[in-house]
Amino acid sequence: MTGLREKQKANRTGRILDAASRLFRAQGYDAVRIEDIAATAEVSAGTCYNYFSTKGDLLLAIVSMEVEEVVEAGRALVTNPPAGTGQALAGLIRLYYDHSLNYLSKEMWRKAMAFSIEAPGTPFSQRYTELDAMLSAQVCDLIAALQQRGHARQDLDAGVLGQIVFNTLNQMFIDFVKADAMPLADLHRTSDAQTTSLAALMRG
Amino acid sequence: MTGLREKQKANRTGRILDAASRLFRAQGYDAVRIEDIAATAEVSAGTCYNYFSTKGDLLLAIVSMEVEEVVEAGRALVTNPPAGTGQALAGLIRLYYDHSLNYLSKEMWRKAMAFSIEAPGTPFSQRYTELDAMLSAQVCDLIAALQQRGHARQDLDAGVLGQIVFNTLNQMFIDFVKADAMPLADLHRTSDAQTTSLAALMRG
DNA sequence: GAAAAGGATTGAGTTCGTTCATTTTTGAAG
DNA sequence: CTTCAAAAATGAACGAACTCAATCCTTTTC
Repeated sequence: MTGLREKQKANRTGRILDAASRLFRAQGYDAVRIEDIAATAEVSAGTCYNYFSTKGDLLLAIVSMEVEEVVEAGRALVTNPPAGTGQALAGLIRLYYDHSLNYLSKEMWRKAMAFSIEAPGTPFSQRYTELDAMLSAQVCDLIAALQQRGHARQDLDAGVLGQIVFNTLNQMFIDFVKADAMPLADLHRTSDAQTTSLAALMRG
Repeated sequence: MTGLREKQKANRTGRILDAASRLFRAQGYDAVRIEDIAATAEVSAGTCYNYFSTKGDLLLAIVSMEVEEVVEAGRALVTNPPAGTGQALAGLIRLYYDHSLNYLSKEMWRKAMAFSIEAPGTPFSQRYTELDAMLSAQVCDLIAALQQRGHARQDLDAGVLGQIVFNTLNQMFIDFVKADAMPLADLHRTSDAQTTSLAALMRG
């Protein structure tokens, strides 16, 4: 019977994630010390490092959970896309963007993206990169679906196009989180402009 | 007569930049302490903070100088582009990529990009963002030049297309510096594939 | 059930980026 | 030349992320 240790481990992981998530949101990533997280989770600082390799990786674990939700939500939209190239793409992108600030602040996004570039080898950095690839693949799938329905040129490579669209929306999102004062509406506006251009290109 | 103070300031700035640049390259960003830089530059640690707001900003100052060179080199190519859409674009991109590892290690690029996302408000972070915009504008200019020469469809918006191309090459560069083992040749290969696709799209 | 073995927790200690009160240097005024 | 004000340099002190040797719990073995 090897259950107690496992259960405690899962329980502690959950408590640490929960504590960090709430504290980061409430006080900001930089303002929160590992000791604060440890105290809230009722463990010691050292224990946090048994579960997460660095403070940044702990943040990426939280962000990854959020991105997982977005991937899940996107699946539905891709399997049953609204008609029209512009509509469909804009809808998927809006889904991504609108989820982004539900549980995470701009500061958290900045730190998370920064950390995933700076330390690409940590466990949750790799996970985050994977999830990004899934989002990119999702855009590709949507474009392929649009092609099948005759809403987009058939002769274009959906894989290449999808990556292009994803890169663009990703870069706009980076610009968005870099500008603390920029409201979500502005992101929508610039995104819609680019999306309609791309959609026009895709229709040929 | 207010010359000595200015001269010493410029001299110190140069010594700090030079020391940091050499040490970062030789030992890696993380391995170098501010005190090491200060000692090499023959100033105190505190003085480094009179000239650069943080260690990361000091790195971005160095990286920015490198990017400035690339912008300069790109100007020549854009004003006199080689014939053919694919050739021209590929040439400019190759110029960017090949300069990248001359004076900077992958680790330095990772840290620099991470810092510019994480702390977008510091002086050299803003400078770096500006320079990125210049590179993006350069790609736009090249595309516009190609359109004028009849090598690209006239009905496409060069500004939008340029940003798309820049986002794509930028993202590929991020993937490149994130993978320490990836050789420059691989970056060229993936880049060429995407570029030819995009060039085909641009020709219509 | 006792006890040995292995794993996990702990918190004091180390390191390094950053700050700031103090001291030193520079430029201008008398 | 002396004095004064302002600017810059200094390095000791601080704070927080991270490490690690010692300790404490589980699990397994007999």
